[in-house]
Amino acid sequence: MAGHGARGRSGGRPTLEEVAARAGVGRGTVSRVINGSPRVSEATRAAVEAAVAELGYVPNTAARALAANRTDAIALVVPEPETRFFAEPYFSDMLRGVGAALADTEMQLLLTFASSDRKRQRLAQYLAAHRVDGVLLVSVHADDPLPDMLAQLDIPAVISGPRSAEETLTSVDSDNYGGARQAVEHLLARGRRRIAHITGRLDVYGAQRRIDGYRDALREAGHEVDELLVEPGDFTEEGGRRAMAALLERRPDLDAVFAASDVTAAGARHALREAGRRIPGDVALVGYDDSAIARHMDPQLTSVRQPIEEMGRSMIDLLLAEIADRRPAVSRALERRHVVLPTELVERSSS
Amino acid sequence: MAGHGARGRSGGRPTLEEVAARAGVGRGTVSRVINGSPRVSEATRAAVEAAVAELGYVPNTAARALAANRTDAIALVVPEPETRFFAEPYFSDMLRGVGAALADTEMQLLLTFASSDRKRQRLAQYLAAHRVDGVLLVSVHADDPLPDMLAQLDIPAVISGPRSAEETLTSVDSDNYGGARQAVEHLLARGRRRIAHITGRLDVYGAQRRIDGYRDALREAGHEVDELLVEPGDFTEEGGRRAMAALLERRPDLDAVFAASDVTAAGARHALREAGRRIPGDVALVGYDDSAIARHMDPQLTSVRQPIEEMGRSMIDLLLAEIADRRPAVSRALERRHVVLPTELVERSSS
DNA sequence: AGGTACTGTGGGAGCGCTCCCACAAGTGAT
DNA sequence: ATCACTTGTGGGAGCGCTCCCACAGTACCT
Repeated sequence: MAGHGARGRSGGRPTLEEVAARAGVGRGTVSRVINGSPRVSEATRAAVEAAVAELGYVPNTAARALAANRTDAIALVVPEPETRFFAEPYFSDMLRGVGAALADTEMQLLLTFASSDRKRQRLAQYLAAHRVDGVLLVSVHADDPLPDMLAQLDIPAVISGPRSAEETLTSVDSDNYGGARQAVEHLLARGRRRIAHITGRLDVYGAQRRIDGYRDALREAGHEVDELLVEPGDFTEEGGRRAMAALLERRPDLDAVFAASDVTAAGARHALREAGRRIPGDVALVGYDDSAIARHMDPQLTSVRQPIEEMGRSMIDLLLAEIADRRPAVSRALERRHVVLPTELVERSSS
Repeated sequence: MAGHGARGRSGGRPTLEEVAARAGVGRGTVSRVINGSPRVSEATRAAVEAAVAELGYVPNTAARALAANRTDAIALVVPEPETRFFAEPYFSDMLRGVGAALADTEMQLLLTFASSDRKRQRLAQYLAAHRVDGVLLVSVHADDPLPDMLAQLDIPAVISGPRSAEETLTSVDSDNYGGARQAVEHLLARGRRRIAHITGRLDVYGAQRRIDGYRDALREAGHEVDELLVEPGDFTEEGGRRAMAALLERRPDLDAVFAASDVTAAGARHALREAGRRIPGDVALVGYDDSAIARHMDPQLTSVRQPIEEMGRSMIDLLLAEIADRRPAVSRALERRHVVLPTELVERSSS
């Protein structure tokens, strides 16, 4: 019956105004204290902080967002189907790094998938509505319009894998080229000579860089690159299986495989088993990502570790910096940054 | 030098007011159209919609949140360390279901970890700030204060695994009891008699229900329950390994193991291997979750499938319903709902 | 005719904050 | 004493929306 009055008059959460009254100061001063402005005397600050504590005041985010035109939220945009997002540990690790870096901040993380067209549509709306202060783009394909859209809307963004060598967005990446070289050099050092490569999706720049690393490592060791030993995959298990089967058909005498991802390697392993090849006896296998799969595989998989968690952290750092020092677009192009983090080969029993 | 005027005067995004002017109607009418109110004539609606399209109008979320006191966002709260969140496919699947259900909505998803005390603190702030309209709680332990906090703040919430049989929050769960029974009955049907159980964390209600199912299945089949065959685990691989070692020590003659999770089963597998037991020859193994691990294990793991994705969907449905029909707290206790979804045994070669 | 009800509409008030101008008070140079 | 800053502070205006009251118009009773 009661029915409670209209829109939570008093009795609801305390407002800035109430804190101000309690502390015996003006609204502006409380706002300054809340936002850590230096232009407040010690005594006043203490008084306000006491009032805040007593009242259990928490600023209203919506009001702040409206008045200040910022949201204190960033979005992690994944242009892949959710399925892949979770299937590949890459994303989880990334998310972990992002989460860790964000924990020191007031920023909230929005997780957004842009897989279907409808979702993309809605994403565009969110971005247009400036519902977030910045965007983290993960695993974007070369032809994706998303980055340009962000640029147009003038929303700070950081991309995890640059789309090309001329990436215009701030980017963070691991050393795909170097990682691939490490893998191939390792196989060469183990005495393997006919080393195949199952690539990642060819429209992913990182996959291209891994191919480059693979080729250069072979060449610099004085070997010719046999293009029949290179088979395109797509980072999936099924793709790895298919590619491996194709390779075995073409080059039955191959003695090693460098797969562009652990998941791909898992697929390759199946195909190798079916073909009766032993690992690493007949064929050595090296993956990429050093994910949980690598440790669970039988035999355990040698793999190239990317510091993905660190990449997540880096992305946040860069994004927050971009958000912090928004300035005329003109001068910004000059300070684009591209961070590349080193990889590491984790040797296990598959090679 | 330009400097652009003050706070994005005009030239920025169009506002409600501008749409109204363009359509030749009042602000209220535009608002009604935007929010799908039925009290608008067809002609007016069309005019407004045209204006919206022409101007590319997108409502300002912050303003709406401030005025209407809602956020159109919900939080998925995970009181586990991020590590576990990603290690266990349970969460990924859940998140997928949640994402899918949310895709039909205007709601945004916030992913929040409440692992450390500091994060909990911040989470409490968010909730207090009513930054979300509702909360999804995943895998909460029996003694967690979070649910009560939510109740106190009067924030709609749905919990994934009820904390006890008397759960007060709306909950969604899979049939842990039934799933465990399926597993044990399957092992019995396969002729196994000394069936061990590695439990989950004992402070998780679902783990208790699985133990109940295990016991009842044995009893109803006319077997006594040998408590030495029950060893507590904690859903982790390491826990599974330890538990398995303990079981082998106590009951070297056991011929089957029902593990409370696939990850646990993976640990058990290692311990069994080390002890020289063959799977399923010497010991049959059944897991729980039917995660990717189950398919990748060698031998492939028989496992109880929970419709986790569906659970995610259900949670969203229930939560949205709760958010939609907010009403005096008194009358609400009566309509709490507890959804339980069926499990399914997926037979593979480990049993 | 006058009442009563409903439909569609305009626009004031107000959500809780930030921004910024105004101004008091203090400090030092002239 | 005057001017010119600097420092700390109060409070008006306004962010873009929703809510709701007021009211014109129409329809259907008495």
